[in-house]
Amino acid sequence: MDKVYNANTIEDKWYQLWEKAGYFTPKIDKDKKALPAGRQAFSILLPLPNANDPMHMGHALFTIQDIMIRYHRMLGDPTLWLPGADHAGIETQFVFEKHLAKQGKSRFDFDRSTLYKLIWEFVEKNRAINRDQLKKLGFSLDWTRYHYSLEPEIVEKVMETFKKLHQDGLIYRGERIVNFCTKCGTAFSDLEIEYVERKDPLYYIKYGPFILATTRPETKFGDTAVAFHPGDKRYMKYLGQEIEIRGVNGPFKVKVVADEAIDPKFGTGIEKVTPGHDAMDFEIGQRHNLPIKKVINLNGRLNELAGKFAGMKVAEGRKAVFAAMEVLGLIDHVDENYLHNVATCYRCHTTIEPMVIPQWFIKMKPLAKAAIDAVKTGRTKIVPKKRFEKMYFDWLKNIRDWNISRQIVWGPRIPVWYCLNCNGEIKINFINKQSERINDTYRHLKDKYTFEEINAGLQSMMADKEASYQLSDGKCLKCHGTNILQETDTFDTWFLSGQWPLTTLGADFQYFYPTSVLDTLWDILFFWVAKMMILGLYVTGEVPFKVIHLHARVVDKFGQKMSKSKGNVIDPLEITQKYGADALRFALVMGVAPASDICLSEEKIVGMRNFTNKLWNIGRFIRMNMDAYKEQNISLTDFKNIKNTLKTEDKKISKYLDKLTKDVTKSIDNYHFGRAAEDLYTFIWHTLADKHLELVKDRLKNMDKKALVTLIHIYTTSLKLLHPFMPFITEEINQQINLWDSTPLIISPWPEN
RNA sequence: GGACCCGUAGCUCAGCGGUAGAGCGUUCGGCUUACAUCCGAAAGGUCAGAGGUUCGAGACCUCUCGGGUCCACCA
Repeated sequence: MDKVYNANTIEDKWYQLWEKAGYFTPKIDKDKKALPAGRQAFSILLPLPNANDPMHMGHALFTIQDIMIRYHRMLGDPTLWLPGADHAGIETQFVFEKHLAKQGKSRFDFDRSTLYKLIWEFVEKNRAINRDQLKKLGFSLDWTRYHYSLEPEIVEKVMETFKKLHQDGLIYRGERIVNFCTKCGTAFSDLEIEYVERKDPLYYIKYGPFILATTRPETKFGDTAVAFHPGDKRYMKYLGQEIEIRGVNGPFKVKVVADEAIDPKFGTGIEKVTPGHDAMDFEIGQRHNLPIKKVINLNGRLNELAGKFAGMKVAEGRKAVFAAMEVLGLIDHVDENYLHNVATCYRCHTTIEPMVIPQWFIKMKPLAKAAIDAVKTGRTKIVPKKRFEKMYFDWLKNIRDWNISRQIVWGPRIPVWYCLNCNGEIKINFINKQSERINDTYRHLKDKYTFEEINAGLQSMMADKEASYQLSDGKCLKCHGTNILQETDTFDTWFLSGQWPLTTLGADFQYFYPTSVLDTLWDILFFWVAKMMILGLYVTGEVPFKVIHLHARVVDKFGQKMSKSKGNVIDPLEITQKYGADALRFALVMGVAPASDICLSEEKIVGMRNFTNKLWNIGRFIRMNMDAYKEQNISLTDFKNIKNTLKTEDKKISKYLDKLTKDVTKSIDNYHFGRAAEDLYTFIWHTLADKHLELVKDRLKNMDKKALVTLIHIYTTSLKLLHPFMPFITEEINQQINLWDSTPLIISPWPEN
């Protein structure tokens, strides 16, 4: 054995060997006859990384899955770890737009299909890189089953689910208030917005007979009511009246309503209701049948309802309206230090504009029940239970309908068509010629239209007739006309990835579904895990996985989140090159309690690299002693034959090993990987190397065969136990020491316990 | 406004009701059939605080104080 362990060359060598030999591909025995008693197939779907994502520590944490996978493979279970990549709709388009911006361009410079093609090419470049990076870390993924969320077969299945949902009446196209980012030009689900605390002026304005507090005077043009709490006696006498309000564009009328949602202690206890531009107001509006007036366009500017303020952006509109009101004496006073939470786009941090736009929704309430029950009855277990089960239940219980339509290019378009014959002429309002967003679906209809125009057109169409969208391509189902137009919205990425367990298993679906474990960071419990549960149960009636194992994020040694701006990011590839993948893998796992933050520092990784060095040197020491026998042509017997005639210290270490085997097995079974790693570390370094090895040095010198055979047995067994954690170095050493068995560790049987 | 998690050695963290642990750091001493990426030893803790349950609590319960996270339509 070489004096120094060279991680880089050895790691690459072994990965290629394993992959070439096909060890990552499960041996499927359809009848499960070849399975050891009580065993079953074991499968994990890799949480699909974004295809355009360079590797970060989050990906390195896939180590946890590799540990489970390698462990089960050694147990003899047909084991599948399925890799893939996500097109990641808005994420990717956002990254690509930043890339465009560097070249002084924007998405508006391209028509839809060109833009799509450009993003496609952009992603393809990174997708291959991503795969190689995962290999560097030793992940034993079955690359023959790699999937990408935009593969035709996958998209097709996703569409089928949409169709099924539609047929079951669980899909609707609704004019509902949604979170709209005027910069990204798309709506977002409730999960995709971030609340930021901000200090803004709170204007106390004179409003007919009332004084009321608002942060948004510019939406005044969309007011259709004022509301107060039903228990509030101060305003009771106005209930039901139509009141004339003096405004900056002349007088207008609003209704007075009472609604539970109003907090009588806030401001003056009365609120102006703007159903078109505020989520709470929208709901008040629904309850009281208030008309919706839209005053802000999708480009974030006030429209013609704002009169002379039309064309202004929201922020300047606010100032201008305030100034005009002050002139008219409509301002009572202003609280300049009002602190509140403002919704922002999680991607670009632009303030979210609540808007009423037709969007596609899935009715979640009826679907959520099955997902709740599945966990309640234990068909799916959440680990750690204590911490995350409640979170899961709470979210599902209060679930709201899921907006699955995004106004972006990057992703499969929603498979519905509008018939222009049946629905009549589409009305086009020219709103903003400047920011023309060309849409290819409309190009065959003579002209180019803007994004706003299309939505305006669709909206008026929806208003004119009953929703008459269809799921058929080619011809109108009613009039058989071919003048049809596909929905321009694309699916929310999570609608596709939420079906990952349904779309990727192919011919082996029956064999591997439900999958065994889903391991992921808890931050996508709602985005992804819950969606898979819901859609998996809906389509198949069976849960998509038996266990949801949630781990925490990687933070730096001070417990701080890693971020570029803080400069505390540890790059897994750099580290791997420096210290080896095994060291990084072990550092990520060792001593970490379930679901607690993983503090990672270069010092810790160095410590684990030192452990690989220790491991290597024990090997060298043993090999050196073995070679002495080889020269004398004496074979070393099997440990089993001398087991009953051992000396005290050999018996002792042998006992310790049995305990270690039991403990490690139990810990892995219970998802206590940190514990297992710690036990292995302590045993190998302190028990085996520091104590036992020193103890038997004299005996080895005197060619005590039992001492050596015992040592070899203890060591090679430890290598097996350690293999799921540190696959490379254990495999290499095993090959150099274990001369009696040429089976690579990756498929060696797990030590009996 | 709801809920959750965490306060253990200088730092980062394990700890499974039964004599307080690891890594790094610190101090002292060591090139010994592998390893100085090492070996041997040592210092360092009222386990945040206060009550309670128990023969026994760092672990279980209640409250207080500190730190963090998630959810929620605060005009």
